[in-house]
Amino acid sequence: MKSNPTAHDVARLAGVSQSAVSRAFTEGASVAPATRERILAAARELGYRPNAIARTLITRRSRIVGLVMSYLENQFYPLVIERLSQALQRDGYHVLLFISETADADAILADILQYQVDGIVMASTTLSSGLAHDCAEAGIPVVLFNRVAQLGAMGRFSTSSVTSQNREGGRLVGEMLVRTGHRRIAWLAGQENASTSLDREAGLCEALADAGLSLHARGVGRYDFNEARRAVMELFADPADRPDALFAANDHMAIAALETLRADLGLRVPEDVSVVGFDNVPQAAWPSFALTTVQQDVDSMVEATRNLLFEQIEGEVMARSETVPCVLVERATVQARRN
Amino acid sequence: MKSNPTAHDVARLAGVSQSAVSRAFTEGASVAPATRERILAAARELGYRPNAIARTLITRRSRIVGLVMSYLENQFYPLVIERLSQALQRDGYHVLLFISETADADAILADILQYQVDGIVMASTTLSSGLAHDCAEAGIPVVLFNRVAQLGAMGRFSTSSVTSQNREGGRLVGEMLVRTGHRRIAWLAGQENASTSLDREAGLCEALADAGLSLHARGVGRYDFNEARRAVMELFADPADRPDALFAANDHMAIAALETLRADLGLRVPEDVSVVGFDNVPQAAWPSFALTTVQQDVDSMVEATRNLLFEQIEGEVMARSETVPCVLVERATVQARRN
DNA sequence: CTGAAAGCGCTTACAG
DNA sequence: CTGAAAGCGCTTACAG
Repeated sequence: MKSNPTAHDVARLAGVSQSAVSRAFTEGASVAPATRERILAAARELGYRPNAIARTLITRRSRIVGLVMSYLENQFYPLVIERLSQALQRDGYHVLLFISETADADAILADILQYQVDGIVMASTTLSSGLAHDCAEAGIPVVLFNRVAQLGAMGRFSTSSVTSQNREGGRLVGEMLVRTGHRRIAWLAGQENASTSLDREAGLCEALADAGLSLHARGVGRYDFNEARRAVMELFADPADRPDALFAANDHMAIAALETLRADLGLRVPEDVSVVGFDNVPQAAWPSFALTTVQQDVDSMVEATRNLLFEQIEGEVMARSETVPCVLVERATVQARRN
Repeated sequence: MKSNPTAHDVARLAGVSQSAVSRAFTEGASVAPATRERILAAARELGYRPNAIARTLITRRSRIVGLVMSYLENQFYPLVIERLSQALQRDGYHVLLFISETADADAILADILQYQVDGIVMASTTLSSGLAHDCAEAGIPVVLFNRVAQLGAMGRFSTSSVTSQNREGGRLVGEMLVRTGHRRIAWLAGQENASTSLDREAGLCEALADAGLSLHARGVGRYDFNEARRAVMELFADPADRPDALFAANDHMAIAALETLRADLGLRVPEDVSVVGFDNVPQAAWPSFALTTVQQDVDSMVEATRNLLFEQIEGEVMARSETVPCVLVERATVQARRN
């Protein structure tokens, strides 16, 4: 295990100063083309690669972004990891990943901070106001992905966020369900305090109110597959008072609902009940599900995240929230009812 | 954006030297308890956190592990990310993530190397022998996850790996299929050069040979959902010569097969054809699929990876390959045939 | 265009 | 137990 060659080794071999070596590897630094060639050749010979850690120490730019996630079972998040990581790689950035199952996102973040990350993306977790304060103090941009800052006591340290237009998405579904003659519409919530769930529900309820309707029933699945199945069993327990449509706060739960409706309750979708989800994960398109859903535009969300991050890393711009439109994708789980 | 407090700031406030501050934050360093208390208090007051980058420079231990993946659509990989990342976090390590869609894993790895990672895990990608050489030279342990080193020209730089007992897994399926009376067994391969696909196929063929049988047909799905669907269409194109069982190299393709068989070919599973997968991803258990499959024990694989990594980081131990047993999980996609 | 020097924020022998 | 000093591998003014 011999240690890596350093800029000094290269300098010696190329017959230049160590500073010259550094310049040869720095975009736009002033080096004579011939010198640079000689240095690069020497570097190649020794297998030299600049030490990014040493560079970070002095430039105070690690080109690392911390990504905090809590669970990957919902296929939407692997997609986010994939796209975000690729987008960042294109800019020469890298993703330091943190999985926080429990609520100790704070301990984990304290950890991240030690690594001098240039920014933090929080998906499927929220930042405590204490840490939000620390990040703001330290000038580390934070963007909340698919969730919105909770304004707590320390609400003034506002954090950037990117979300879909969840309320509009919920409204779209509500309007479509009303238009197709549904009258007993049930809502399957995610986490009770998640902005995504809250906003989608608000949109749905608005659309219902416009039609003089209100929620027929309401269950809570906490964005969990098994919780969702349990909630659906309850929602459909009374055969005399069944919903004619179920709108789930995400596809993951909508699929759980589909499975439960068919396998456990012996109901047909869409003949007996219509089902709608949110996200448009890859499985929603599988023939077994053919789920009608609202598409979250991952690419646009990732792009917005990248931009928000970089504009804050580069400048001193304030936190800002961005919102991405979403569209209804109609497949086969909704059927018009005649009343 | 004021910059973070340093050990010097803390030292000044606590009235000690900067070295003392460093010791207060170093496990087992010799500091008087009272001094340490005073320092910790000062640090808390200033919001000081040791700079992990500076520490890395001097200790030559980044506590960062590079994880290289190529695509996350197959649910098996998000599971791996989640478990591996959690296991490493428990040891105070962090995961730097790299998504390499194309074959330019080399460029990406060169990138990782700059970050002075303490080790590298390669999943769903293989390491070129050139880079394997570099890593060995630099003393950076590499472990291949779910794939095995290709012995090329530079084969002497062997790389550690952890895999399931793929051949045995394939054999298990072959024996079960034979035992249940199947005679026209088709194989749906993954990537043609992937050790997982090759080994599982070899195991299957062994079991068939033992029964005096051989493969009835063979398709290639390249571990891709749509490729798999296409391959299944071909495999079942001739109604007069249909396989009575299909074994896919992973669940992702087995599910694709299920969808195609039912939705496009109007066949019933298991009545018309039996289907078996490999991995036991969460979806395999969903009622719509109830897929019979071979379970890869992710937790044991992750544990083995962690151990292999650490024994190499700590000592000078040689590369080693570890193999994890797998078991057949029988669900509802296989039906006995009477001939 | 190039080199000598200072310094990024730490850890770690070395004395005391 | 504690401090002064050297040094990890770089970048970046500053002179020339």
